[in-house]
Amino acid sequence: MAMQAAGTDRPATIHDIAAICGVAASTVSRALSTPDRVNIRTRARIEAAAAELNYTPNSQAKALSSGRTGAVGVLVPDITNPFYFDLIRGTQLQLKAAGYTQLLVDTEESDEVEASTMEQLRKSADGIIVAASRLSDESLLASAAKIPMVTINRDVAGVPAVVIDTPSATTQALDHLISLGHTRIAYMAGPLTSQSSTLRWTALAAAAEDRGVEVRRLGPFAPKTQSGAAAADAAVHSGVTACIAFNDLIAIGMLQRLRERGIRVPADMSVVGCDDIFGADFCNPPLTTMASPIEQAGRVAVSMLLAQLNPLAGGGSRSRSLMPTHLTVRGSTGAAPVAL
Amino acid sequence: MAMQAAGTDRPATIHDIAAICGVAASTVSRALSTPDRVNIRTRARIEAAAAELNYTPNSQAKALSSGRTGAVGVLVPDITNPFYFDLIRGTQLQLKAAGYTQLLVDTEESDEVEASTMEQLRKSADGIIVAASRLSDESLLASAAKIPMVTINRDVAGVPAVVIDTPSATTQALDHLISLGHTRIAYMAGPLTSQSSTLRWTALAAAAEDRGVEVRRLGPFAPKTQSGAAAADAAVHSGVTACIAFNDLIAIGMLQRLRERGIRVPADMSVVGCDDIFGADFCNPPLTTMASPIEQAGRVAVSMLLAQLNPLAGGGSRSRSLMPTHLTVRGSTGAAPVAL
DNA sequence: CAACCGATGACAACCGATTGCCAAACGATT
DNA sequence: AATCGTTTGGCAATCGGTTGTCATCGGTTG
Repeated sequence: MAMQAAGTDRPATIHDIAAICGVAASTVSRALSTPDRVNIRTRARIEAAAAELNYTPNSQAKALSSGRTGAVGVLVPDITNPFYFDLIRGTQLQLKAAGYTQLLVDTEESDEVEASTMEQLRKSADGIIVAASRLSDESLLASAAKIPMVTINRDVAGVPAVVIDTPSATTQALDHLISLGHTRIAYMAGPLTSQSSTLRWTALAAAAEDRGVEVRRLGPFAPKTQSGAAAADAAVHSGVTACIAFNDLIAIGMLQRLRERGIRVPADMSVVGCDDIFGADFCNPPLTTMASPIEQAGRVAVSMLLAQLNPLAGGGSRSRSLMPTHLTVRGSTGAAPVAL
Repeated sequence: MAMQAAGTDRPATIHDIAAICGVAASTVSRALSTPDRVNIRTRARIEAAAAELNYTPNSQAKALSSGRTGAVGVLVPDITNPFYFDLIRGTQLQLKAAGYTQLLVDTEESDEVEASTMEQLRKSADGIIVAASRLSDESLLASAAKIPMVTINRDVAGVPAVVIDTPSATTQALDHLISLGHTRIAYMAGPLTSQSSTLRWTALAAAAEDRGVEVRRLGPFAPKTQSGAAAADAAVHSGVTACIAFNDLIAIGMLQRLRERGIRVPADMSVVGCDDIFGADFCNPPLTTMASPIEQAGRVAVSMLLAQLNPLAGGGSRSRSLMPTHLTVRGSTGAAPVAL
C-alpha cells in the first residue's frame, strides 16, 4: 500500500536499513526476528524503513547463517502420474501456509535418482517428504537419520509416515465383487518395489482366503495407462471375470484395451481401480475405484514434518497417520457373467 | 564406487579438503570450479580428497557468494491442471540435465500470488518461467526487468516467450467442423485474464468471418471440469451444434454434462477441446482436440532461459519460439444434426 | 647475470544474514 | 550517591563458499 519509490536495482539488505536508521545491522536483524530484544521505538523505526525499502530477507544468507533453508523437498516417482497431482497440491498449499518453499523432484521411478536427490537435498532442504519410495528399508532409514523425513505410502519402522489405507479398501472392493457374483478374480500388481502394491496384495489375498474365493496375482505392471493393455490381455487370458488393479492408471489402460478387443465392461469383465485419480470419473465406463484423500495426505505429511522440524512444547508429533479410504462404485463393475 | 568410510555427521566443506591436502581453501575452490587455474597435480590430490570425503558444495553458500542460486522458479496457475504436468515434467527434466533445481509454485490463478512470488523468487532463483501468466503486460515487463524470465503462452514484447500455436489450430478445428456441416458454432472462453483464450478467440473469429460462418463467444468459464456443466448448458441454450472449448478440462466437463442431459455427442452436439491433456483420449466419447507438444514447450522454455543466464558466445538466443500444434480428431465431433 | 614472464597458490575481503558476548545507559533501591 | 539489575544495542565471529590481488617460484630470454 505504501507509495513505493522507484526501487534501486539491487534488493535492500539489513545494512541499508541500518544505515537509514543509524543503528547496527545486528540490531536490524534482531528487530525483525527477535522483536523483544529491541526497544519498541527503534523497532518501529526499523520496521518503517524496512517497509519503505520493500525489504525481504535474503533466504540464502539466512540459510547459511541459521542453518535452516526454509525449503522442503518433495520426492515423487513420476510427476505425470495424476495421483501425485493432488498430493503435490496438498503439500504445496500446506508448505506455503507455513512459509516454506517446496522443492519438487521427479525421481523417475529410480532408486538411484531418489538416493542421490536425498543426498543433495540434505544441504538445501530442512526436510523431505518422500512419496512411494522405491528405496530399501535400510537406505530409507539411513537417509532419515541424516535429514528429517516423512514418507507417504511407505511404512518403515522409525520413519514417520502417512499411509493411505488402501489395503483395507481392497477388502471392500473384494466384497463388492463377491456380492456381484464374481468368484474368479485377479489382482493386477504394480511395481515389485512398491510397498503399496505388496500390502494391497497381502490384504487382498488374506481376505480372499477368508471368504473362500480365488484371487490370483498377475503382473507386475508399470503404473501407466500403457501397461493396461498387457494387464487386460493377461486378465482375459487367465479367465477371471473381475480384476482389481494396483492403480487407476492400469485400470484405465485396461478399459481401453478391453474395448479394443470387444470385451464389454462390466458385462464380460469388471474392473476396479485404486486412488480415484483425475479421469476415473469420466473414463468409459466410469471406474469403480478406491478413493483416497490424497490432497489431505499431502497436508498431513507436511504437518508431521513441520512438527518434527519445530518441536513445540505443545503436541507430541504423531509418527504415523492412517488415512481412511472407501470404495467408490461406478460403472466398471457389474454382475458376473453367467457361466456357460 | 569408492569405499566410503562411515561419514562424519557433518557434510564436508572445502576447508576439510584444504586441510587434508595442505592447501588453502581458495585453492580447493579453484580446483573445483576453475580447474585451469591450478596445477594438475594439486588438482588431482584435491579431487581425490573431495571424492574421499564425499564432498558436495553447499548450495546456499555458493549462492550467497557467487550471486547465482542454481535454481529456477516455475510458476503455474493451477498445479492440478493436467496441462501443466507435462509442462512441469519438461522443465524439470531439462533443468535437472543442466544442473539446476526447479522451484515449483502454484499461483492459484491469482495475479497477486503471482506477483509476490516473483518478488520473492527474485532473490532465491536465477530466473523464472511463467506459464499462462495472469499479470498485466506492465507488471510482467517490470518483473522481467528484475529477473531473467521466459513466459509460456504469454506474448509480451520484450519478454522471451514460448508460445504454443493454438490460435492457428483453432482454424483447423473450425474447418474440421465446417467440413462436417456445422454452421452455428460456439467458443467457450477461458478466464478473461488468459491471453491464450483471447488469442484463440481472435483467431477463431477472424477465420469464421473469412469463411462466412457464425461463431459466438460464450463464457468466460474457469478452466476446470466443473465449469463444463455451465458451459454445456450455455452451449445448448445458444442453439449451436458444435463448440470449441478453451481447453480440454472444460470440454471434458461439457461431455459429462451433456451426457447427463441426454444430449448425444457427437450426434446432437460436437465438442472440440484444446491441449490434448491426460484423459482426452479415454473420456467418453474420446475428445477431438488440438494437440500441443507441451513437454517440449517446457524444455524449450528452459533452454531459452538458460541461454539468457549463460550468454555463450556461440548462439544468439531466440526471444520467441512458436510450437506447432495440430488437430487430433477423435469421437467427440461428427456430422451436424439435420436441421428440422 | 639481470630482467622478465606465466603459472601457481595464499591472503583476505566479501556475499547477507545470525548470534554470543559485552558494554553503555537507565531506572530503581538502599 | 553508590550499587545493582535490566534493557538495549554494538562488535565481531561465523556459516561455506567465491574472487580480486599479490607474492613467489621456476624457467626463459637478451
